[in-house]
Amino acid sequence: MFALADCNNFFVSCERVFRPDLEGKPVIVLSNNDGCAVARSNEAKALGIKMGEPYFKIRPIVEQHGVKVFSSNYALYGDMSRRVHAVLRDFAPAVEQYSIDESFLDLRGMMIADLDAYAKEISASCRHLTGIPVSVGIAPTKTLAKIASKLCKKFPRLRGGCYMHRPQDIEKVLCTYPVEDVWGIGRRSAKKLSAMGITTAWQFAQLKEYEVCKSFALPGWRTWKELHGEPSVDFEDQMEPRQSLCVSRSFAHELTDVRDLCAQVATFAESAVRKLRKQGSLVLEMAVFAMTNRFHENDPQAFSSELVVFPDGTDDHATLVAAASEAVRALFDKRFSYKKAGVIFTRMAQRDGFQRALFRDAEADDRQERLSRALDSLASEYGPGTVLFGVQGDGRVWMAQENRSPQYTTRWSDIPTASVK
DNA sequence: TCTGGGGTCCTAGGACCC
DNA sequence: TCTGGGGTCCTAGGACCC
Repeated sequence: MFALADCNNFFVSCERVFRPDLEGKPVIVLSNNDGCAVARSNEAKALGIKMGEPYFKIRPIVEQHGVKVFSSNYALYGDMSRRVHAVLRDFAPAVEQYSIDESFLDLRGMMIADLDAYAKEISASCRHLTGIPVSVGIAPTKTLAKIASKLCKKFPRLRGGCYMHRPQDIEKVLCTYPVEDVWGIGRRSAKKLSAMGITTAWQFAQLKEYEVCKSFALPGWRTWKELHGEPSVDFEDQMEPRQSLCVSRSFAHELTDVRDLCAQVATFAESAVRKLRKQGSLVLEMAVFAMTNRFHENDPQAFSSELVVFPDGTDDHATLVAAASEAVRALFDKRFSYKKAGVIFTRMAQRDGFQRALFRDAEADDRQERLSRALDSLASEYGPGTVLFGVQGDGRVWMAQENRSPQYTTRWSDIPTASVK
């Protein structure tokens, strides 16, 4: 059996832990730059606010019903996520953190007499120890566990825990479960299925195995088997190092000065290097991109990018910050106004065991490494942006964040921001 | 010009996830 | 006026190898 623990309306719940007065009231959390709604309390959902809806479109509802609005506070959400995960680790020998608000628990080999009670106990512990409400579904496969956890949200009398295993129960649930809500069935497949007259998970499960293979290939076949109770998605409890890494942001205002764009992108690169070094990797290839505002259809549009290669690999702050700002100078075109930019490390390798060039200047490398280590420790001790490269300007990223809550549980966030109205 | 039977690696694009 | 920011896996086709 597998369990899925899913935090309810996670970002909203994080805000409510420190604002208990907002319990029972409509609350939403916005994406970066206060762009669109990415988390909604049940009360906000009931008002018809949709996931991903732009803020300016829902503003009338917000004002009419006094919806409490928060800018996103990822430092807070990341920290609360760690706390929930720490609680979950006490309930199973192996836990896979699947996303910021979801974890799978591997219950195979555990002797638990009453799994339904166990699910409810996990949920109650998370609530008690972190303040976050969590829905826990237990089922024979990960895909079914996700469905079971959804039932907890729909039926409060389940008290946050649901064990779904008897075939007749699974059939009953799948018969009313929309196929597009099944984990692994995305928009495209749902559309294809709908054209075939298939709208429920149960109808999908009734397809012939060869038909599923033919029309939906390997991923579809796995989902089909999972719905039949046959585990087909691996349990991945040990974190592999990332294969790619991206730091990008939209800006509060469009940028037209190359120095401004350089400063922002240099700060993205600096943040990316800290992430890279934390996982012990080197970059072999970096893409730097900048783009115009795609919603301003009448303005001239551009998506420019520059690829920089490091055949010998690097994890050096100065090298990458300099390369990123040079790339910006190369791609910048004064005819355009840039709304969004970022750096992507598109090829990476583990530092340990990486074969470096034979004739490199080892002494210079060593000096650079000591500088990078000093920058790492300054950032972790005093916060990112304490010490900057000149090209970074004041080291702040220009974002609109009118309603960010305090950093209740951490000292700082990953990228310092300059709030712009 | 035609001719066999294997392989690997890389890339772009699609589909999916949160 | 105002529209987020990350990731992974799979597949097909091309280029190349013997």
